[in-house]
Amino acid sequence: MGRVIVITGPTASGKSALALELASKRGLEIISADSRQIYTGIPIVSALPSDEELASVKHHLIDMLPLDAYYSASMFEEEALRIARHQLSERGEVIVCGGSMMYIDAFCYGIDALPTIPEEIRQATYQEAEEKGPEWALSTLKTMDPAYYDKVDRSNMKRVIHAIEIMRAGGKSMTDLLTGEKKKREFEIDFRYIDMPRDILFKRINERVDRMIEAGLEEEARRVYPLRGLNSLNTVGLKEMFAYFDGQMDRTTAIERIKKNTRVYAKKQETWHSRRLRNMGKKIER
RNA sequence: GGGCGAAUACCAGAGUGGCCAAAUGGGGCAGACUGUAAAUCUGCUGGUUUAUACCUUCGGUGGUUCGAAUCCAUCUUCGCCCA
Repeated sequence: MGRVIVITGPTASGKSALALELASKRGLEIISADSRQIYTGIPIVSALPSDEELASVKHHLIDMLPLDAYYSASMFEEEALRIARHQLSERGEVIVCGGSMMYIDAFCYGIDALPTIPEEIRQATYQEAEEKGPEWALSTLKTMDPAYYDKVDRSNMKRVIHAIEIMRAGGKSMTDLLTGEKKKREFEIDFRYIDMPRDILFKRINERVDRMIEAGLEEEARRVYPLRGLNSLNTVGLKEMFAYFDGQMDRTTAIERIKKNTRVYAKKQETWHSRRLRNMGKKIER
């Protein structure tokens, strides 16, 4: 039993501030649902809470993984759930706060179990796809798992290849593994999405990017630049800086691009949420 | 005052007689998404409720032509060069 307060919304909408306020008022802890804050070494770009904030309220799943660590929505589900349950038994309430929509959904509704792909299979599959091209990947998937072949976005190679990897790793197909079932949690979920007019949100984004620059985003990016191939660094705010370091754009342009890409990211979060609402609406109608 | 060049959709920029509502990129908008998700992918972007359809567009005006963003004349603006 107990209640989980889920706070989410587009980037720069003020989720963390709200969570922090609520947490300190009620003496709760915060589980972060953020695919970038979970890593160490990129506090500025990921808008990690300040030291004072971290000292005043206990945060979980934050600043804890090396940049080259593999992490996923399902790992998040498992860990966040474990912490949440512990918190619920201790205090009866806990806050989950973050903008990684897939993590939020994994926490609230669960995600089907898929085998974790061994690194050898991953690399071999990507290499094979690289050499033989998308036609190979598509026809391979078509013979392995025709139902999923029909269903996937076939121009999204990452997904096509993943389905092949899954097959190779565990022998079962995506079609077998994906149930689409939504798990029912034993606790109450108080879902709060921070909605905000586009123009206000965009203004906040621009201001926040300026603050990141002042806080030393460039230096942070320089520090991790040698590792730039890592997924954890394929992040708005860093990739543009890397492009600047590589001479592909000047500093001012890079900063503008960060603002623009952050706006695009916020829009994607909004789209995700409106789809979520639509799905919820459908369920209610039934 | 003279010479040359340029004017294209939100921006940049292709197109130099029909296949042009007009390449491409940027920007904008919308969307997909059950596994590195701040990732990855898709669609739209002159108007007309649908469109293999029609209408209005390529600085202005007037021509040539069956047909013009494309050719001619002229005007305007901008850039460069000579005075």
